Amino acid sequence: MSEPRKLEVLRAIVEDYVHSREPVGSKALVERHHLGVSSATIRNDMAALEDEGLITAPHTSAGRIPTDKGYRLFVDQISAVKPLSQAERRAIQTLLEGSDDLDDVLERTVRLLSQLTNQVAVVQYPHLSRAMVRHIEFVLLAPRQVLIVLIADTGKVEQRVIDVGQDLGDDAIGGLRTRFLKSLSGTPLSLLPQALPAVVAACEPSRRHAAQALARGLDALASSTREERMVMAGTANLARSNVDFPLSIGPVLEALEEQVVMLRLLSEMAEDPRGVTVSIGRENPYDGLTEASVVATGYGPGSSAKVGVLGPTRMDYPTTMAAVRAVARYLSRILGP
Amino acid sequence: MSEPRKLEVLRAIVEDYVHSREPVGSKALVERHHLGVSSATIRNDMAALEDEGLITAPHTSAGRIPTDKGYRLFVDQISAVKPLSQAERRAIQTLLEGSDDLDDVLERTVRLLSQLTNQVAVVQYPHLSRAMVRHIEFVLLAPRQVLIVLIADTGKVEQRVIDVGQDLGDDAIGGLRTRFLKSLSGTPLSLLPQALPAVVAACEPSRRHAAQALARGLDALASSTREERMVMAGTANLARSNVDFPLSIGPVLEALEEQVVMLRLLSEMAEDPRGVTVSIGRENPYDGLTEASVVATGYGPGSSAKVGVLGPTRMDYPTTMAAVRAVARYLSRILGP
DNA sequence: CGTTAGCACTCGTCATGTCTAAGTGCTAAC
DNA sequence: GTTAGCACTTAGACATGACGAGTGCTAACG
Repeated sequence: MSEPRKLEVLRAIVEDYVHSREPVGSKALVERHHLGVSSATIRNDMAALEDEGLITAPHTSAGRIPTDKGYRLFVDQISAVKPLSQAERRAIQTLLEGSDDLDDVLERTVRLLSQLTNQVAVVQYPHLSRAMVRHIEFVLLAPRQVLIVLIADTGKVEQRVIDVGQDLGDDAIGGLRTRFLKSLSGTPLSLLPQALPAVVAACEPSRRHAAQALARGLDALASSTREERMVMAGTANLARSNVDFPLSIGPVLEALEEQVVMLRLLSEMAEDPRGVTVSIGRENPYDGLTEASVVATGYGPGSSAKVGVLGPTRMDYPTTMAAVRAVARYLSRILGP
Repeated sequence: MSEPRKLEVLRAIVEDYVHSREPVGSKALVERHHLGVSSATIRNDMAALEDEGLITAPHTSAGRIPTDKGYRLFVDQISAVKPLSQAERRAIQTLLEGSDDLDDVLERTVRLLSQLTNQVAVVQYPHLSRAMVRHIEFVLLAPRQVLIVLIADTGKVEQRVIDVGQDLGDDAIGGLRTRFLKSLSGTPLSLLPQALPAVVAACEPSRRHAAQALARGLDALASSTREERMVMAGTANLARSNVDFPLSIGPVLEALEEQVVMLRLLSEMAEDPRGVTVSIGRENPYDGLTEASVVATGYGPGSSAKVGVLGPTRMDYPTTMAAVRAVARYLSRILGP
């Protein structure tokens, strides 16, 4: 019994099953793939694969389907990343060019990726850790209420309303604004927590309290951008692959709606040297996603932000991986160095 | 055959069917509701209701279920708006208080409403037509690229990056900013288009071109907030009521993802004097929603923005209507006068 | 020793048939 | 206008059996 052939059999099973959605038997295998042996031999191989936990039979006399572990082996060792078709490459290029607003780019990206893969696409907003303070604005909404706007040089804007705890006039808020802006302009967001106390200390004592509140607000803003947000598209594709989620797509939708879950999932996915990381079925930490797989990769500076696709474990991994990788590359290019 | 009793029968059918998901027959009706007549009489009434197109039988010997028209009559004439339970009122109050950031409020609102009704909740961002310019900021990202930030007094912030077509320095952009701000601060967003040309005209000729571009950008920002956006929650509830969408929830998810569709739908729903508008099944203009109903109402100043719930036609209208109405009221109160 | 052919055995699926409960529509009587 | 009674329709549940796909095992083969 040869090892290489066993792997070949596994590959064939995964491919056929992904294609047909039906358990695949030994006879069908030898017909569709020209392995030079008989079905009986394949049966022996399959029995071995089953012993190793790579495939399983839904019931006594049905074909075999891959287990999570089988998919894992397939992804890690067997599959070759498919190159995208020319049409797909062009689609990516045309769709993502001609727009420089970050929101807009990400929006288009998810739509494109979900169409390309026929699955749910997710894009995490880029980390701002490398971003720097471009501008800070304080706007008085009421005597004690201030709207803080933090603008990063990446074009990202965050705002929040806070209560400063003491009445302020336009002059006071203007003074504070100038002071904060002078000291912090150009500061990397990641260094904001260290830089803020000095600014507060330099303020006139009478405004110290407000300054403190503003500093807290800015800190929260900077870190809230670290908490990250995401955009999503293609949830309707879940419904079509209804069959693929034996239980129901409910839990999956819940996970997607609980953005926190998805964000944690994405950031926990370690970077793979081959460029695309895959998390399969029960490998997912979240209970609702035990029948789902996530294919993701980093993009942009430092590849810190993630872009990915979520679908049923029974998914066309090579194609999906290719699409994700390609989209991430274009995205990185567009978002600049 | 008495008219009032016929209506009573329709009411009973709707209520039972909503409750049980099963076609309801004449015998079950007389048992569960104490109409003082026999099942044979009810049968006559039901035949009449069927002739009028208010109910229908899925097959020869099954009970009846309401048609869209039947639900319509039920909603319009029969149902009484249920008061919310004390617990629900408290939930609304506690959940929506203690937050003044618009995004945050709306986010909480949809979650609450989706939990309250066990369906998909949708909230449209308030129109800014009545909002005024609180602040304008221009930030130079590159010599020709400017980030425009428009802050309204409602706390809403919109931003966009534009190309000004000529190189500008920090001084120039600062001067422009001051000029725009001076002239436009306090201007209602709706009047922005009229106010902008004057500002541009007042600029030094050398910066006229950039000013033009900035004005266009501001105009676009103000109107892009008019185009509206929406927040949504509870899509997972669709999966649970899977049974209620015979076809699939796919088209529904698509409609929800195509926010344009939902926004048009919401804004087309005329204001109902009773405070809540309902659009039932095939009444919906969008093909994917022929098996869905939308319950919506306006909120905020002028009741121009909409908040609503989407679910299967077979829905508990009285309760849903009550929840939507209550949430809209609290929302209006929180967002101020 | 790996490969193969053959065969008994296991199950899921499908078609078929039967039975039952639910429910209707109609008619005749009240 | 209401009711009782009855014949009729039908979906759904259940049992039955034939069929086919597929396996595992054993014995033979190179």
